Amino acid sequence: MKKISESTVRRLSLYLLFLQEGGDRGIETISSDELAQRGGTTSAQVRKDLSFFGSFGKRGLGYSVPELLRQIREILGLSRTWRVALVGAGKIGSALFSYRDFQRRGFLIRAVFDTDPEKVGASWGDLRVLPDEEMEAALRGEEIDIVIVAVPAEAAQGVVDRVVHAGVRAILNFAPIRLRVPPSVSLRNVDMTVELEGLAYAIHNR
Amino acid sequence: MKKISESTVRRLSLYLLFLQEGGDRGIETISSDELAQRGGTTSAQVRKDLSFFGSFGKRGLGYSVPELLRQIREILGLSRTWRVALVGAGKIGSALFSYRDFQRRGFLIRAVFDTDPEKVGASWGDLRVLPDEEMEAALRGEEIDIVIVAVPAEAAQGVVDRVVHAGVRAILNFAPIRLRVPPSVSLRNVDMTVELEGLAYAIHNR
DNA sequence: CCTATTTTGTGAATGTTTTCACAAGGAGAC
DNA sequence: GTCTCCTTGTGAAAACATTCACAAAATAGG
Repeated sequence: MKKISESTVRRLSLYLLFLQEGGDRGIETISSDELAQRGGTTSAQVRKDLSFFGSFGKRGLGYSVPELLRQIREILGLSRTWRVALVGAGKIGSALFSYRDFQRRGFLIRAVFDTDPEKVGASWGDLRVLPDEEMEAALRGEEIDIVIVAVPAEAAQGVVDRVVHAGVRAILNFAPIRLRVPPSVSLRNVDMTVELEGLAYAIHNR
Repeated sequence: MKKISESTVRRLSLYLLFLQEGGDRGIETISSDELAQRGGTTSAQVRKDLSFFGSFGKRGLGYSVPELLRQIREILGLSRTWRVALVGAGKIGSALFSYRDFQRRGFLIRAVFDTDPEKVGASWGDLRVLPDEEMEAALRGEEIDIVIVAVPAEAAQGVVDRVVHAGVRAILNFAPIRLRVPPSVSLRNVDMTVELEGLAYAIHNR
């Protein structure tokens, strides 16, 4: 399969969002132009993005909402559920845990870890916060696909090394640090400080 | 001034992170290559990024850490502090409020708003959660530069319209929705679902 | 002072992503 | 069936971003 750019994948996620919304409101059909307007891009971009994976539209009509929903879900790998573990039961971890949209999209948090004895053992939903030492065993036992790292920056690389060693291939990192992972592991960073600084730059240079 | 790409600005933020770390450890000088390795990029990229703003290095030697720190802070507009307001006092809002790195980088949260009567009036640090209705007045009164939106998706566009109308020029959005803002307003999105879906795509297509 | 070594700054080359523009497919009216 | 609208799918062009490659500057060691 051809190499698909990260921007294209991001936009597919966005299209999915609008399609779901539209589907809920019973809209049957949508044009590349409508999708584009909602996503702040152009109709040509939408069509090009989709064209990497096939031709899902009907000329003169647009795209069938349920059909395109199904196709994009399939492309992104969302027709199955994904088993997620959360490392770090602090404020951010807790906010992520109760973030309903994860579940709605098929990302199920199956394990939570922390080092703090105060937190270990606490009930989170139908889970209990597990101690750090049980991480490797639980990652394998629960067949975790994706790990979310929500620990302080100093601890993040250590956690990631262990997680990678335990066979996990995808990591979402919230710690403000650039992690090293082998090329076989996918890593995404959510760095709120970088975003704020981008805004500061934008205001400052005007 | 020439148009600088978003990726360049993001990388500057990253360089800043490493420089701060290096500065704390008393390192005096750093080469583009060292900076590149830590940031997962190339030395040419580092030099090109910096060259948009001036020439800060010494040939044969590299960059002075304190000097480059000062320069990048100046470029990004971080030599002043920024006044931030938080709309939405839920789980995410609360996690962001206690996120120490914001303050450390000069982003000071000066106001928090919510619609929920249970939350309004609560003490958050040295602030009180203000009711929604006081938002416009407080944004102006506190001279807020940047607003962080941490409300449910359905409420986000309404909040943003009011915030923009009150004169705020920069918004960081955590709601999983694409907001419409006039071109004079800078908007960044942090969408955790998009990141997770990107990871799902990566695992799925391997 | 001269040579060897290091590392910057930057045009030019290459690679990637977005936009353009239009032929071709499909639906509906009559 | 033919004509008129629409809107897709896609090569080609344009815009944008990264990498290459090397002259120029600075230092260190004799």
